[in-house]
Amino acid sequence: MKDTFYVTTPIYYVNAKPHIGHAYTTVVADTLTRYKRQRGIDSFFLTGTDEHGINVERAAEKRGLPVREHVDEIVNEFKSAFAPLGLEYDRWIRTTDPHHEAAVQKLWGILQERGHIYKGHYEGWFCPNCNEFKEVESGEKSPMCPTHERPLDRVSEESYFFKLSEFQKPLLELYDSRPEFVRPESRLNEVRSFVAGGLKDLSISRVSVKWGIPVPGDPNHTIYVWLDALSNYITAIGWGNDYYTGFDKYWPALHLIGKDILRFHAVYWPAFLMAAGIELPKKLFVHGMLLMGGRKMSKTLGNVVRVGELIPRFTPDMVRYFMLREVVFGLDGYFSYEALIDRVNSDLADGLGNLASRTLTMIKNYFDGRPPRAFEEDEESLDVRRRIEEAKARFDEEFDSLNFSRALEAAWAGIARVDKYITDNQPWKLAKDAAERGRLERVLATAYEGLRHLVLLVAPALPHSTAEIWKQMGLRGEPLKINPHSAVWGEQLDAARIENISPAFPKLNKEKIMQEIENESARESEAVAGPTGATQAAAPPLAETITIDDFAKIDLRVATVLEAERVPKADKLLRLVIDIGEEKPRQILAGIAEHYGPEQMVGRKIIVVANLAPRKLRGLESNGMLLAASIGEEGRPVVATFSEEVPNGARLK
RNA sequence: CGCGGGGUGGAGCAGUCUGGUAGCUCGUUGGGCUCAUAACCCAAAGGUCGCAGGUUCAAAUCCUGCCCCCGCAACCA
Repeated sequence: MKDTFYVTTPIYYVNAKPHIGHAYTTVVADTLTRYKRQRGIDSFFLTGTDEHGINVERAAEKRGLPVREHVDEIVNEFKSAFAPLGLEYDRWIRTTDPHHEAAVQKLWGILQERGHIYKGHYEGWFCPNCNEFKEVESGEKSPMCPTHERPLDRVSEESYFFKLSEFQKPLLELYDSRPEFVRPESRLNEVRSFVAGGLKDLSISRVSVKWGIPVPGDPNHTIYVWLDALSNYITAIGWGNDYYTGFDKYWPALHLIGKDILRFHAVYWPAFLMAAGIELPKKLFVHGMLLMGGRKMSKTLGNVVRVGELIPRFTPDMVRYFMLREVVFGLDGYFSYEALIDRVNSDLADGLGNLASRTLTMIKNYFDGRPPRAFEEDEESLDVRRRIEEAKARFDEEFDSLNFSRALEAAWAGIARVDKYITDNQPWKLAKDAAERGRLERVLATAYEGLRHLVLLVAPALPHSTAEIWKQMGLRGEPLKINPHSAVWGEQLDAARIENISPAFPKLNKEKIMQEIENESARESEAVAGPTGATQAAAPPLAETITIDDFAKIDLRVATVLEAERVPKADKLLRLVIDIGEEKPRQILAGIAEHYGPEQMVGRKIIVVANLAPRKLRGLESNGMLLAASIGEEGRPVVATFSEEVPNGARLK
């Protein structure tokens, strides 16, 4: 067992702008690193950006910028978004870094030498618009691109493959022999059942992608982005290159990852490493997602919260504390401004901040700012001391298992104990009686000492404000450089006079802030919405030009809905029986059930593609297609109809 | 029977593996205190632990069946 510590965050894909989800993992990694360092453990904290791939190439093209310039810009955005949170990573790896690229090629060479790579053909459904292979249901005969709603092409492309199938057994053995490898346990089970279900060889090169690392000896191919990206964890500390250092010292790593990238890290990555004969990571810890308003943050939903929105209003430590305390690490967490403000006010302002404030004020007033140190313990002060020691022990225990919320709970139990001690002993009364001087000294010395130990304890989570409180306490040095467990209760201190006391955590005005946020978002949505108030969705690109003959092939008819009902076990499907001017009514299916109830459809005039080949859906036959507009990225349907009377069966042209 | 997560005082959650007086935070009510950032301390009210059976001396916890909610998948001719 090495006595060093190495933690990584995922490297962030430069196609998205940084939001608090990105910041979340990085805050956790940062806090962990500070915690380990405070306890004297040589630690390394890696984060960075994943910059290759077709999507990046295309985004740059769209902006009319050279790819290099485009990614440089976004990397800077990430860095400056993280900077205010005080995230002190040791290295920011970029997959476009030449040392990384060379090392990945070296890794490829090793895999090839050891016989884990072969050349074959990758067959798949390809969308020429996306310029991308799409995952398609196996039974599907003529699949459509979900984004472009156009037929996909069956394309076969030359590709290198990694013999992943050979690693099914070793991987299952890994999960069995090292159940700690993936945490929490539910994630391990997920991975295990995935692998047990069988592994296919993995295509690890593309010819259609230019922006990537060339395959050694075959520059038409570029290396699959995940092989490229995952390797960052070792190349960034000098594996396969002489530029960086630390591999021998720090590897293996603790990888912090989100549940969305579990498979890559728990299956592909260990398989690559085993194949190359490199030691496996120490552990993968899978955390949940930060949800906004109960939903995953996404641009389409407009519920993305960016770090930049938080920082002017909240201090970095407030945001850090919220992320660590409110979210049970490993489960999904909910972000809301209200919860953030409540947390900050009750725990930081009223809790830690107020304890510091009341203790220091009394020392300033009753002892001329010189913290009393000579005290004889009585039963009560001894109990305080014991509780603080208990809090310290529990804090470490929980922290080592990455239960940050529980660790902080333990520290806050210590704060509550000191608060109670102060109230019970009423030092403000003792101060009025000269005969009680000794007792007063003991009470404030105990409170001060408790505060000192607690500040040391929570410093990794609250690096800025604990340093501030430390200074106000008249103490020298930095709390992060002092191991809480080597701090001795009642030891000699070189403390200066307490002079300037100011709240480390100003209390937040909830009503005011909520109002401001509301105003801001109202202004924003006004800016987005057009003059009519309707959202101006960019119209999708026009389809290929066709001739009138092409159009004539499509037989559009007017029809009336006679019956309508939901299709069981299908969220979107409505079964309609329609009168299309034929002898017998016909049955069609329409994917509109999320927005139209059956009762809304009965009796309605609709337009139908009448000569479409019948198709079975969910066991029912559909003999035509209802026409509807498709609104927005979600494709919300609006059924087409007439405003004048039209007989059933009339043809549209 | 597609996969998974969940249903515990007003809100948010822990406890469920390893049965044994139902716990935490916030909120509410009453009281104390006035050193402190209208803060802190004490007390109280409030729960048939989704429903119904079963096992057991004993079930939030174990077993069986059912209901409801949330993701994902499927469904969009």
